[in-house]
Amino acid sequence: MAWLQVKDAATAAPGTKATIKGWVRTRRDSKAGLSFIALHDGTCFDAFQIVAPADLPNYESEVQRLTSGCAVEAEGEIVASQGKGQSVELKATALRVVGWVDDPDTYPISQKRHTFEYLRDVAHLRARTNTFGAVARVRHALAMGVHRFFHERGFYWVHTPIVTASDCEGAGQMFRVSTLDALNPARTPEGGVDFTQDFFGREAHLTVSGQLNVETYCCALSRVYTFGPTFRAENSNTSRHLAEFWMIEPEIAFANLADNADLAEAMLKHLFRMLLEERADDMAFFNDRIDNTVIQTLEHLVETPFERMTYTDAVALLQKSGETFEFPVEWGLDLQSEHERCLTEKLVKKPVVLMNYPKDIKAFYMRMNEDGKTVAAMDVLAPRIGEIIGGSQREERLDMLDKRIDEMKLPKENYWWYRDLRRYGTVPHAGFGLGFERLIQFATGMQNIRDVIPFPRTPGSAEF
RNA sequence: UCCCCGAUAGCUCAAUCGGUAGAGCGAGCGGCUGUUAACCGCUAGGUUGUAGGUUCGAGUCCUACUCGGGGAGCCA
Repeated sequence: MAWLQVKDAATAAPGTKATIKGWVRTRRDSKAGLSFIALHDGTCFDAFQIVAPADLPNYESEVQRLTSGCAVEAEGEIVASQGKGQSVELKATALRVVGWVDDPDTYPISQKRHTFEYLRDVAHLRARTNTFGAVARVRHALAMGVHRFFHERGFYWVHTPIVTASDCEGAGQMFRVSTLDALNPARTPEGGVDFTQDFFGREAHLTVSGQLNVETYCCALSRVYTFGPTFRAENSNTSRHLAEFWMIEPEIAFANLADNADLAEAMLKHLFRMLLEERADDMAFFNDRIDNTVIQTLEHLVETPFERMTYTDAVALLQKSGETFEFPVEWGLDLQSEHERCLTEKLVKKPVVLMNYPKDIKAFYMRMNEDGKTVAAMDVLAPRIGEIIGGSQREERLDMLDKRIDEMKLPKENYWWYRDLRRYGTVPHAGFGLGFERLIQFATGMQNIRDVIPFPRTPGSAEF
């Protein structure tokens, strides 16, 4: 007998003989001589109704003892449903219990609503809930969408290293990777830790960005991207930060900042259009139970051109908005969360691409503009979650790059291979970084980033 | 890391002026019903986050710590 997944069973023709396998969500008994079992197998949002008649040989001994979480295989025939809520159901001729819940009273995912905070403590079982099943499917759909988008446009996926020996971006705290004895490490004559004795012969860390590495492949394969785990040892305790997260970083050669912004906009539109189509079931749930504006927001984003604005214009717009802010708005200062939210949620009411920031608040590798005051940086700001994309055109002129490295007092020798790119066939290029979990947050309306990754790693928390 | 708030039954919460612990859901048992957030009845379930302190007496007041939430910083 054919094994039908729930997503296919839901549209199967009455009369089809099938086996359905999954986990029990609920069981309801009827004295009319049957039990209704809602079975889910993760292949779609809805569970599938199994009707188990009382004449099954194990009806009293097993069927009536089924509880949430039990794994079962039901064999029978797809029939038109007599009840409301589903068009077809499986009338079981046999039902086998594959795995019992040994003590229903202790099963953490009981048949009631749970808070997300509670479910984080049972992350090994939370994927069985409506919400986390939906998040997992959306996460997958977006990941596949990213690869499809780039593949169709001739980009190559480059696997940049997880372990790195250079603190290239200077982007915050890094996790050290070491095999030295932490209690009694090898020492230099001066008493410091002797990293030449360490595994890599030097101090090594987990990557905070694949950008500098991927630039090398960009300057050979023209269009590339990274998509992998990224690590920040920042002591960030917010609903938007993880110590381990996934980042997407495209890099395009023979391209400037405008090309970069076009790419970012095209990518986001592609992803959300695809998501609304492919995961309509899960998106309907998010819109219904999590945030009743998500679908409208995504549709609007897909249809509307992003606003483009220079940093200078944004500062002016905020200053004359009449809004009162806790932090000052002044040219040369970085925009605060409240300013970004005001721009996207009140003044413009859609994603905004801010471009050309003052050089002093941006990284060394960003290309200096003609004015000598700003660099070709861009941030894509989204309503509610703020910065979703950060990127720039890279400084391709060696003399300008060196000047910036010196100004920021960075150790030039560490960037020898990055500088080589500017010596051997340099070319204008640009790229950006997209936080994958923030993308999922935006797409689903989920408030806390810890609920859009299977096993979140945050300060003081690495269970599971 | 900083500011604010919170922690009581398996889960979500209540408990008046400091006076000795309560509900809903879940679970177990029974009833009813082509049910679908099912419904009705009964039962079990507690070292009130941890460690101190004040008091005749602390879930309640004080201190420290741990964990969680909201906001901020850092950023994606």
